[in-house]
Amino acid sequence: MATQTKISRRMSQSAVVQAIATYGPISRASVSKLTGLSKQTISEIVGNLESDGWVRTVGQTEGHVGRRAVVYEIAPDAATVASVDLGGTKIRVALCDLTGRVLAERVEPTEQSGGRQLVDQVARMVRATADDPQCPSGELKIAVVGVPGVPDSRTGAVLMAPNIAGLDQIDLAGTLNERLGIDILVENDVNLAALGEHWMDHRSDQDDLVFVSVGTGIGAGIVVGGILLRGASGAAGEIGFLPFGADPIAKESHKIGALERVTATDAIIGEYRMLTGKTCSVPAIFEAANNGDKAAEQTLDNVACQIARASASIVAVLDPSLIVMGGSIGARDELMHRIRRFAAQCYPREIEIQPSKLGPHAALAGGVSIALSHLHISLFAEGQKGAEINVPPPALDTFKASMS
Amino acid sequence: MATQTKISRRMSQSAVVQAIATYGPISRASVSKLTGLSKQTISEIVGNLESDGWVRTVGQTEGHVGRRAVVYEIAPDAATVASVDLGGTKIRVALCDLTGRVLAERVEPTEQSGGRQLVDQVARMVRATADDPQCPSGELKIAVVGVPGVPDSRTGAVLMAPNIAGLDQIDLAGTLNERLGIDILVENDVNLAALGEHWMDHRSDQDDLVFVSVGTGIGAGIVVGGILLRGASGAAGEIGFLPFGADPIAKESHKIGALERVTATDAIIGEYRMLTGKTCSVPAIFEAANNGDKAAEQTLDNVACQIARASASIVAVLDPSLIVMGGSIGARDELMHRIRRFAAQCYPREIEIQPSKLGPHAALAGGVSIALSHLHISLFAEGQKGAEINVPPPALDTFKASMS
DNA sequence: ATTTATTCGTTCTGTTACCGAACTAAATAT
DNA sequence: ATATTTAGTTCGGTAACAGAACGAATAAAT
Repeated sequence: MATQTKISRRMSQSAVVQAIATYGPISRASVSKLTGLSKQTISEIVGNLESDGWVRTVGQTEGHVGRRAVVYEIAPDAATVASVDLGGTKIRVALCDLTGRVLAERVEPTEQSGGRQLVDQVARMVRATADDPQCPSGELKIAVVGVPGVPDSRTGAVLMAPNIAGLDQIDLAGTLNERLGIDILVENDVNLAALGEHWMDHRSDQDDLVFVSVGTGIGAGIVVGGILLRGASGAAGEIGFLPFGADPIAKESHKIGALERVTATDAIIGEYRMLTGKTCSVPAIFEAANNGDKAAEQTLDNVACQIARASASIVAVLDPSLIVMGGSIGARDELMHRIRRFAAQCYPREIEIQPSKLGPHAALAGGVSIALSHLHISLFAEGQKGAEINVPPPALDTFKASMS
Repeated sequence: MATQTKISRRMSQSAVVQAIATYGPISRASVSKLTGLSKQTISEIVGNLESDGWVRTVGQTEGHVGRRAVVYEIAPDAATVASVDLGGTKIRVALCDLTGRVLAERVEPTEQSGGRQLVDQVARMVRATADDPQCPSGELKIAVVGVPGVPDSRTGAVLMAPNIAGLDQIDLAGTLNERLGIDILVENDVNLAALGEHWMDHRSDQDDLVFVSVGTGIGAGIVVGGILLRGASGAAGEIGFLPFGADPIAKESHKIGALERVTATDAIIGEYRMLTGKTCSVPAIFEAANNGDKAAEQTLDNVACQIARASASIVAVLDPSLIVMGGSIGARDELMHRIRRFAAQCYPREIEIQPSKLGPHAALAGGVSIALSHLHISLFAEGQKGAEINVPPPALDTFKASMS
């Protein structure tokens, strides 16, 4: 890998890597046809990639007239990437190879003292996962950390993260970079979940997707044109502030958001308590609704109606091809079918609403997708605009089976 | 302009054109510094561009030590583009040179019989404007047509356009292409207005903008990452269907949209009639409000409150850097200050809301911007991904002064 | 007035990337 | 055994680009 190759070699190298990653195992002659580059150029480029360890031969073509061809694929063990899901109660780390296959995973309770000790824990977990002797792997090149807050790109701090302590004064990416000596990217976890669902669903850049997470709060991650939509002040997807549900003018709605006041955990518990005088957990309320409890059903109807309006609002503004429901509450079947029913009532066309396919692993998958994307672009395109590489995802069931 | 130059020459040529278009008049030595390309390469490329007629010399540098340099700029008369605003009552055509300066403009009443006769009228107007002997100009290369409906990219037809007749069975772009022998692009007029405001405001790709048009209807054009956001079914920006204002479940709201039922022309007239028993035109209602008529003020308050909620919804989903109000109703000052007041009440952060700077010419400006963008990309980048060229806009006051 | 410094622009030479044409190599079809 | 097909390599040539050097044209210093 030269220090700074010419534009033309960067573009053609990217095209070759894209063809091998997408269609591998594949012969050089086929790559030549796919990319439009000459056979001799392909042989030159693939030869370089092979001697550098990025691709490997895996056999020969069979079943056709003419000479057998040597076929190449991306060498999975050429490098590894890490994805971290930093939550209020747990930290998950997944280590993946160059093709997105999960090599190792690790879960620990979150260090509650927060701050530097929390950062130390993350660094230690990533290092331990990468160095696991039970799992020989390529060199770790990059890690993506998902956080339940808003990363401040100027300072590196994580803001508005009530679930984790002490990261609002620490440059998380910078510190981890020093500790681990690799590239670090920090991103909001709902945004990563949106990317994860988009990637694992093989969606193209034209298939915009919105991931709506409903749990202790409500928020959305938005993928437009294949990339995250963040907004002017990082507030894209803050649908808790849509002006309906509770009164948007009320003081409380300026703090928490009108919609969030009527759709998240506390709202469900409060709504049920108002109807029954009893205080129950959200799972108990869902259970009661399944058992025919009228108040519980009413509660879920009210919540679903507001989420349906949020969905209609998202569609009226964005018209995405899919809305994915996730979060501890959002993807529950009892809620999903109510949301669909109410959405059909308040929007004149059908809104495609599906539950998350990745469940609690969506953010990890999103982290893997952008880690691989950044790594490929860094290695083969060398940052060249117009030479971006789309890394195909691993099989969904294989990915999920690798998670505890 | 060779038929198919190499990638490297396309990228460097685009970089050179971008530098000259952005900073011209400029010397070759300065272009070399800006682009990082060697002086000899710059001389080669600029020499080609000059002999092909795309750039011209306009004098020499002055006021510095060392040799005088020859300075180059884009040759304005090298080509022209046309922008058409096809409305229900009027058709406007603007002819612009390669730098966006308006050379000629033409307005005619819309041919009410619609269909092929309407298409003929457009073709005739474009041809007449381009061939005006009072205005010698470069060869017309491309035209953009803004329509008050939804262009169907598969069939070329214009759908959902109640104001203009007979275009739902005609391939508008295809027919105009045959008639005029140039490239034709068709786009929704509100979308073009959004692009026009974005372009003339020198906004960068990171400055997302939403243009909200309120007139006989309400709708939005959305510019994200410097390009139009259309959505999966072309319904992005259909904010008339936001689920508040009127009851979104009502049958009428499925046809017209809950928000549109309470914010557009008919709604204002109907609201005022309900309060007073009198039927007045919208201008008369605005006049009455200015004269202290309580019912008129109440009417405007109600409308503004709903538009403010729409603005809050847009911000909760997209977080754009600016919302531009346009349309015959949307940009009125009486309404604007009310919208801002109500927006501040129902959204916890400040929403940047400004009136349209281009007024009724926004769609024409948007058409010019994408015509120039497409032309530059076609001529100099030859469609090469990564080599896109941002054409700087002409001065706003000059542009507007050129319009009748 | 002359010399020195600065900046612009051209010429010369060499490298990289790429490809058409031709040819060799390895398989199936006739 | 020969012809056809497909993969892969070799040879020679072009396009694009840049380092180095140098001539050209100016202002500033002597």
